[in-house]
Amino acid sequence: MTRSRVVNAKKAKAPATPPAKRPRGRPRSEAAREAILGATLALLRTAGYDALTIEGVAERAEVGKKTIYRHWASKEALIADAVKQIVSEIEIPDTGTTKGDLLALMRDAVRVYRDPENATLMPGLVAAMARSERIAEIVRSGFLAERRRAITVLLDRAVARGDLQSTLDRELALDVLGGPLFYRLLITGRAIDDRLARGVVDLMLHGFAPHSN
Amino acid sequence: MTRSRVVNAKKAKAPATPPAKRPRGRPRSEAAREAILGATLALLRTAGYDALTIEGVAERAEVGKKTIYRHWASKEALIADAVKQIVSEIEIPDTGTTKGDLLALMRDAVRVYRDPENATLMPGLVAAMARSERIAEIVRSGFLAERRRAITVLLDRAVARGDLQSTLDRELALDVLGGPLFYRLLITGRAIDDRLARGVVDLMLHGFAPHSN
Amino acid sequence: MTRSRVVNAKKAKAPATPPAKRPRGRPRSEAAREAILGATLALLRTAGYDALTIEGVAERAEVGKKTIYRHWASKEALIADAVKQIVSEIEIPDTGTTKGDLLALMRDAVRVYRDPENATLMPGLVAAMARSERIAEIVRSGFLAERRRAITVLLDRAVARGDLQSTLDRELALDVLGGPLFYRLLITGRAIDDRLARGVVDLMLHGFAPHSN
Amino acid sequence: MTRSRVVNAKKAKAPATPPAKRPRGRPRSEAAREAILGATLALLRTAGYDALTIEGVAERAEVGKKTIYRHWASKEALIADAVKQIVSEIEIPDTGTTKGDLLALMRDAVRVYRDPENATLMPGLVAAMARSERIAEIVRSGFLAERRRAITVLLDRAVARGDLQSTLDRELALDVLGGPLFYRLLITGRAIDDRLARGVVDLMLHGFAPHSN
DNA sequence: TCCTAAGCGAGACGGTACGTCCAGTCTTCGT
DNA sequence: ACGAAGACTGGACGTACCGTCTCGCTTAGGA
Repeated sequence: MTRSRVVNAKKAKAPATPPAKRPRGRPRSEAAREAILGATLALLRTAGYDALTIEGVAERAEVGKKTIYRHWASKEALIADAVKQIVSEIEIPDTGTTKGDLLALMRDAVRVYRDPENATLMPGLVAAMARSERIAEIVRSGFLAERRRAITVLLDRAVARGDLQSTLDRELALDVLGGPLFYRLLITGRAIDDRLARGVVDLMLHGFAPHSN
Repeated sequence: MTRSRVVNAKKAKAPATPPAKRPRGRPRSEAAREAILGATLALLRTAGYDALTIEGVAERAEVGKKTIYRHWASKEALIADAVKQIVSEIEIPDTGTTKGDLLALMRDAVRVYRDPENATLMPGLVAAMARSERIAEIVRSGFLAERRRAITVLLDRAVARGDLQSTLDRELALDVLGGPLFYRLLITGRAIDDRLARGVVDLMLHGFAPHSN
Repeated sequence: MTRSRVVNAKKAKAPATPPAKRPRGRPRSEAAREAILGATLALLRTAGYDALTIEGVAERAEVGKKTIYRHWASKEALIADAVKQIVSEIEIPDTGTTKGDLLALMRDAVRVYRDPENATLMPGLVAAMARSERIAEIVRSGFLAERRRAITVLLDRAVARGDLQSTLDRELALDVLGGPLFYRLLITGRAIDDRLARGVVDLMLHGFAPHSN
Repeated sequence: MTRSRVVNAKKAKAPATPPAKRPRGRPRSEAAREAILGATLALLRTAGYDALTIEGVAERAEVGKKTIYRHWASKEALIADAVKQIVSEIEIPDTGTTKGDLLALMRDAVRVYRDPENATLMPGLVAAMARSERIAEIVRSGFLAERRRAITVLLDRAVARGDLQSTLDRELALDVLGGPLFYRLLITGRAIDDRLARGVVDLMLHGFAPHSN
């Protein structure tokens, strides 16, 4: 089954040091970095974007403010980086049919954005995007790029199968698959559910079906 | 031609309480109220949501801070009220054809959200929605309700004409018409143009065409 | 026995201007005036000079702020007027001996400034004098002038009796009788008691005794 | 000649706590402290007590308001500390005669309190004392304690010489030397001059002369 | 008897300062 | 040679009063 997993963006970076190794004279920079990102995410989720203060992060992470600013240039950069931590790594579905593939993809997205934890995070994230092109770019390349890539593969496959028009406007297709979901999430506040997933997929298949019907 | 007009939301001030409602003391200044709302909007448009400070509003409106807090309980409430001032009143297009009607509607929306003045305002507004359910509600009932109404009329007309399915999911149709536009505006940052309008309308007409086509 | 009494300074309200001075409109309310003065004194005594706000007076007196400013030009003027209300009217003692007279006078003063009610009032009053020459003048002519007069009479009598030098520096004698008391009250904070009264009187009698003693 | 000098009250910073008292983090800036005290004194002298605002001090000292509140708990505490800066360090006169000594001391006091700069400061200071026991205490221990010490020495010397009674009430003597001066400064507003100094000293010498005259 | 001017309680007005909170920077000490 | 702790400047926050300005309502004298 198709799965998006919330993964820790931590790179392999040091799987070592389980056997009681006290870093006497050496910095524990990576530990601080992770504590800060963790505290940032935790506060974003519990208190919301507005209540997120650098001082709060520093206190929760048991870290000096300067250490935060040593790693990130601004509050925005920190948030941007923290958000990267919850990138959805999208597995490209392969169910054998175009409809099955698209439905799997949409259902996965529905699942992600229904998760209360992400639902709490998203509005703040959008606020951050609204005020920082930098964060916007990070979200786009982090949150969305994977999804774009997956959709593109699916669309190519669908066109190859003759299920969709060869002249398909990829950009529009992306917006139609993603737009309604975010529209509900951010603007209308209506339910994000399976009915939405099915509706969008059906619309795609019918609306972008090859002309020579 | 279809037009959205910025209208003043000032209303008849509640005719609902006839029984003896005379507050004592000097009445609140409508002039101050308007100056504050005007300053708020001006600053929202020029400087953005983050740069909007109560002190800035007070200075620009030549008003004491206390007066602002006397009229509105919070910054959010002020912004919410200011936003009410720029409700779009949507005229329902009637071109004779379903495609013409939908295209007129979408093109109007494209025009509105391409307007640099609104483009500057919108991200801040979304940020405000993200952090205040109150503002979100106002935006939904103000900005969007008119649009919903217009779309509903058009869809009914299209179904009556036999251009769309009678079983059409209205909610989905609304999201498909609006979602891609906001998705580009808030998330992907891609161009909002006539191509988008045409693409969405064509998709609707093909994808929601009656089954026995 | 010698007595200082707190008297109401209310006077006959100037019968001096009979020639055609009748202001039009509603006359100013004497009740309001008295309520304001009463509230002012009460607040001065309980809360102190700093906690005395015009708004507080208005609330306590159940009066509009404008009414206060209609009667007095400033906060200082109000306080000045309120202070007039508690003028000490000093009775000149006549015990038959200079020592008895001076002692009676000093003991009366000691009694007055030990009274907790006056003790609460005085520091604020001094604060008011410190910042308003107007109030200072009122205090001087109200609180102190009576006392000066009494002392002058006693000194004259003492000189006539031959108990004090005929070349006595009256001004200095006044300061010596009053200074130590206020010095303790305002600066050193030490006890104002009978020992002080006796000490000062003895000092006077010995220090200002006729030279050919 | 006897001199009072304005000295910096900076002290050895409490040698009383030897057991390991090193606070973590950046230590408080002595430069900021001094800038704040300097600005406070300057404003006290030029603008007066009432015109002294924390914001004004912060601006003049080029310091954040928070820094002021970090160093002093209140406006009063700040003023109290600022006043300490102009402590008069009294040199004990030694002219060879009791009269010469006392006269030197009184003339020094007269000189200090005639100085227009101090005269401007004093009323505000008294106002501050009136409203804050804390300030009162600081003034007593700063402004006055030195003076008390000097007077005590002089009185002891005078008693030893047989110029004053051995049973002299020291407390009363202190009040008689200081009271008239402050009485004029704060209450009667009369001139503080050499005549006052001479009068008080003569009174002391005669009034407190040994009994067996 | 009505008219009209001024005073009344109430409270909003433009301002100034308050004392607090964070942002982002800088400084010290301990490990 | 870091890193925690925390002080630094700066600026907005929301509150308290200042002295002024309406409101709708007395309260009186003069028309």
